[in-house]
Amino acid sequence: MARTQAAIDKRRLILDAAVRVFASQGFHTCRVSDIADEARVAYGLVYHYFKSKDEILDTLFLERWDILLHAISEVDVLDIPPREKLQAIASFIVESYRHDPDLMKVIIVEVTRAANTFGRTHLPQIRQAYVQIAAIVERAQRDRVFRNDVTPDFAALAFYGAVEQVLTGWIFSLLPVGDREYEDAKTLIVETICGGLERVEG
Amino acid sequence: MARTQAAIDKRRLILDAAVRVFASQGFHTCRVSDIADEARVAYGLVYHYFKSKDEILDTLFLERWDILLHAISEVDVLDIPPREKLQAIASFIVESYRHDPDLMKVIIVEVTRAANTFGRTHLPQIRQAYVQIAAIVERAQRDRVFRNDVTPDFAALAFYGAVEQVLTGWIFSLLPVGDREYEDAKTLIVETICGGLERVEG
DNA sequence: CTCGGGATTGACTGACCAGTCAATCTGTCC
DNA sequence: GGACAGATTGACTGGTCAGTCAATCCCGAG
Repeated sequence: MARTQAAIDKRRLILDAAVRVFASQGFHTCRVSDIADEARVAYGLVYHYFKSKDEILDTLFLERWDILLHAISEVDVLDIPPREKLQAIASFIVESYRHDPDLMKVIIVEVTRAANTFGRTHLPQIRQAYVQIAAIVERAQRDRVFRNDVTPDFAALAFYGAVEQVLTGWIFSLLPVGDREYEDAKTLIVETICGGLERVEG
Repeated sequence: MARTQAAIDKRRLILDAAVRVFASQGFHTCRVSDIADEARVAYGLVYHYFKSKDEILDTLFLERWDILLHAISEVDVLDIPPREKLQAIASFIVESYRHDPDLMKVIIVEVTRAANTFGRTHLPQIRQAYVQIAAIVERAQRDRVFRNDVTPDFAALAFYGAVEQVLTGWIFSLLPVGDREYEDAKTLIVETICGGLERVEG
């Protein structure tokens, strides 16, 4: 068991090193030897734990996306207003970024937004998130809390698109970063999408 | 002059072929010889007109993005309500996609959303679009038409993010495509961002 | 007609790097 | 203590392609 544990740790070591390398150099630009070096491990060991370079990124993405999908599911069954559900989802994603910006950068830049390469491979997983968000919107429409002239699919895309664009803004320094900004963002994203930018008279 | 004209045409021929190849295979996946074949031109001729493979994509992006920036500028000086300005911008982008989906796919997938590779190179250009949209929002806030608790930068990102996500939805068949859908999208994006998803009582 | 220069050709090269593999090490179990 | 299995090593290979270049073509000017 101690042996197996050591193996799991090495595997994790490589995954963590890969996150750092992918985040700083990009998946396509880096070499597998960069990952091995970063993990302080021999080149060949990477191939002992992973079938290919791709499999490393796949693993990182699937691990994390699974957690996201579970989080959305849990939010969905809570008995709170739809706006608060969306707020909880936005908060979860923002917290994920605060907790591990490199990992979120890799997932967004190399998978979610890389629709032509890894994004295509994982389209079903990514779509699943949209579907779950759309379900929340649909329920809100049935309960007459949300207007029903915007289709749920469309609303889900707009909501997720706004969240992802804000993270991208942080990742590439288009937007100021900091604890205050993270907290504000959680509210502002939902305010924008649910409440709208226009002032309401009265 | 006839000679020069022919050269311009060949250059255009190669650019157009590149759009088709990039759109169907992706920039990184395709070979320069694929572009030459698609253009029915010898391999070496591509390097007669372009310094590198990168320069082809750069040219395609800059050509088109320049048109977008000009379009936003023109909308900005019109004397119409802010919602209509945003609507005009959304319409312009949607029309660009309707007119040449392959080109817009390439620009979005390979540049705008490829923040780690070409997106980084063209960050200033991309940012310029956000800045111009943010200026529209800022003016709307000063005129007390938009609420002022959402920063203009943030609003611009959310708006652009929603538009881009919808295009991405079309590109990867996450959203139904068609003339009707394009027309609806122009309104719905703006409705969502300006009006908000929530029903307004009264 | 012929000469000059841009247009066009495609074979070739040099670099790069993912993935392989045979050798070596190390902890564990009997 | 020895022998087995998994862990670890890093040199090497095979394939891929971006970019080069010397040769050829062809048009227009004089």
